[in-house]
Amino acid sequence: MFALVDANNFYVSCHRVFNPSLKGKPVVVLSNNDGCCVARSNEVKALGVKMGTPWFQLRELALRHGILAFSSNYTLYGDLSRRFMRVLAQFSPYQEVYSIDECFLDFTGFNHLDLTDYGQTIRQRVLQWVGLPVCVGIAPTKTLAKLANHVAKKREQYQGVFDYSRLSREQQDELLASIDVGEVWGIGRRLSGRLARMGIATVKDLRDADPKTLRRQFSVVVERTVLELRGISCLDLEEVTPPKKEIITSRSFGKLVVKLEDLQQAVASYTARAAEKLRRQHSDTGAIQVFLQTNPHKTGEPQYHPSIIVPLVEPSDDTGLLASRALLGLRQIYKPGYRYQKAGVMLMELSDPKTSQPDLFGTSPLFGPPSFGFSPPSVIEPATEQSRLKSQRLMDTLDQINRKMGRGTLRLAAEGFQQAWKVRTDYPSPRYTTRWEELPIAHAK
DNA sequence: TCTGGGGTCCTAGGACCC
DNA sequence: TCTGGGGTCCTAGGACCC
Repeated sequence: MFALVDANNFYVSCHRVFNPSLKGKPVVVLSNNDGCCVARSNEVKALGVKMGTPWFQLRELALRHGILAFSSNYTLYGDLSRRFMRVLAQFSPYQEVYSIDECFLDFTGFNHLDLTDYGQTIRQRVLQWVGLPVCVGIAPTKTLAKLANHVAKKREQYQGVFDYSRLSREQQDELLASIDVGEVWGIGRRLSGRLARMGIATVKDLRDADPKTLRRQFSVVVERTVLELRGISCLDLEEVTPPKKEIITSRSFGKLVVKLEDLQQAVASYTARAAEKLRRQHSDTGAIQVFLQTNPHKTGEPQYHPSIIVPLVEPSDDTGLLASRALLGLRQIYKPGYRYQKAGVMLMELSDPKTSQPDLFGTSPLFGPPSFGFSPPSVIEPATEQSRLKSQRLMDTLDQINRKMGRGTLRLAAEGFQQAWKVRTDYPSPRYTTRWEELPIAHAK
């Protein structure tokens, strides 16, 4: 038996925790550069605003209905998510943190409990201890638990907790026949369209379809989904998150960028961030991909979205080395005359340094030292045991300082100082829980 | 003026191996 | 006249998730 606990309008709710005056008001949270709506309060959903709507298209509606907007505050969401997950951990020995605002719990062997009551206890505890409203879906498979959560959210009569396993066969049929097949976990826009054309429109239709036929027509994923809907569990709880196989850091610029120097700063800076994530999961990378993009919405402008993969002679996690490789790649794909909207780096071929293979030839003849006045020692020297240790100590120190003093305290000079390309945020909010200067202040009357 | 940022899995087809 | 059988690895593209 599984439970899926999911926070309601998570990002919006995070703002409401420390700003209760937002309760009952229409609130949106915007993506980077205040581009799109990535979270909407119920009041905003009721106005018909779709997920991902560009903010500038909403200006008028926002004025008319007093919609309040916030730039995204990932520090806040990340911290509240950790607290949320820690509270949930008390309710089952087995927990899978599925996303920033969702968590599966294993309820197997909880037969002695009334699971609906137990779900209500979870809701109240999370609300009281963290301040977040959540809903709980309970069912014998993960796919059904997701669906049960959807029901708990949409149908008020269940007060935020829905246990699918309590339904009789007839009640199950009735419920599943009333839900669109596109609501099922793993059935996206494309698949729902194709399924609908085959006469499979509701969840019940899908549950009752032939799994083998669907496997042939689509894939094993769809077959598994059908089995899961029938109550046959195919997806296990994944308690330990496996290390990432690739790490991407990419961002749109605060304004369109033309000059190579600005792109260099951005790429150096994204690489440093990616390397930080890499070291955090104790991996090395074997190759870096660098990519650029012009603004696809400006159809009148010339478009260019190049990318290049720069292999490393041997896997590394050294910010300086990685940045030098990334900049090497950037200079190969950069073309003047375009207005760039976005750049990114992707670390691929990630490996565990404990089992990695050093370069057979010591230092590689393929890549000489970089020639842009930025030469980390590990590039120009052969990668000796000594230089590897030195790099490791340097990176450890860098990470420690930045963890303690805040991200970006210590950084590459190549990241620049003006950073004209930096993201714009017009509606910032305090990092209430992670910065002394930004702690909320309670006033006594 | 203005449009996010991450990730994963599966399949088919081609190249190559013995 | 006539040309096997079994397998792996890689990549691109498509689909999905939050």
